Amino acid sequence: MNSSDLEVFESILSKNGYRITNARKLTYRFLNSPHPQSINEIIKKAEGNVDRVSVYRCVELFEKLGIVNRIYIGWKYKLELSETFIEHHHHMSCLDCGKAIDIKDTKYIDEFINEVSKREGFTPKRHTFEITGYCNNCIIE
Amino acid sequence: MNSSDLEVFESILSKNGYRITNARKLTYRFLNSPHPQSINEIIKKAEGNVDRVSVYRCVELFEKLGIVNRIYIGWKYKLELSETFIEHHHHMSCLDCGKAIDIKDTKYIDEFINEVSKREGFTPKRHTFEITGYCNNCIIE
DNA sequence: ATGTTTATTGCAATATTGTTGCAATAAGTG
DNA sequence: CACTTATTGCAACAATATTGCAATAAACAT
Repeated sequence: MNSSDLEVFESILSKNGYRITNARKLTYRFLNSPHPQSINEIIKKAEGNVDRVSVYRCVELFEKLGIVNRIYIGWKYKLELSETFIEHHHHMSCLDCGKAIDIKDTKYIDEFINEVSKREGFTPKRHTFEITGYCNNCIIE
Repeated sequence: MNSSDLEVFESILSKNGYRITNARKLTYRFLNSPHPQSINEIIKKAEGNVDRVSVYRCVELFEKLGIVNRIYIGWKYKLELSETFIEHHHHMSCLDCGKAIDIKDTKYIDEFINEVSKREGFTPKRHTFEITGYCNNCIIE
């Protein structure tokens, strides 16, 4: 019997000594989307149920616990559940329509990170890799 | 006879129909550093000579013209002159001391971008690739 | 050099985004 | 069920970014 993602989420909180609260459960739920979410999208969904400040605090905690990743698309960051919940991947984002195409083939990137880190005695923790440009619908020949 | 970087900078402005102004020249000068600069570092250097708002407007224009790139280190962005002025590279940034190690070997990344873009019919314009972690001085065994 | 045109600047005001302190509340524990 | 204390929501604040507009100065023609 597989434990659901929600159970995994709650167990991460518990194991680290944090309480399972309504604000945290809702913030997790609003983050749980096929597309990366901006903090304001989360705040909007939370309106009336979770305060702005609490959303910020939840997201901060989730980052610390490795539950969400911050990804930069263009100028702004968006939030996405981490590899614990969804397959590790990157994005190609269209500067025109905003569509984000997932890049699931991350082998090369991961190998390159290991190689270059070893060379410099660096211990990698996180990485960002985002391509921006134009998707096949939006490109002007 | 090689034209200097400043001349290249000014010709980019001219060619695109923008005027060569004091605010733009100074903002360019303050950006011209071996390390990525935060917008507030630029604004601080500009104090008394270029208004905050103008710095924002110059940076916005420079991004549009491909003169500067925005790179994300941890949570905040910094600004760095583009490949037109300095060699294309990426960074490994230490989460503890903030040191940024340049990654000049970008062949793999560039090839990967071309390959995956072709596969999806995507036309890449920009990309970000940043590793964060701990440098050899700051890592705790 | 000088005048003309109009992009650009600086200022003030405003909007957006993120943070802090603290009393009230509710999650976890026995 | 009661106790302890992490967590929340509110209000205030701080930091970051944007807009409108009159004053200024860059580019161009004369």
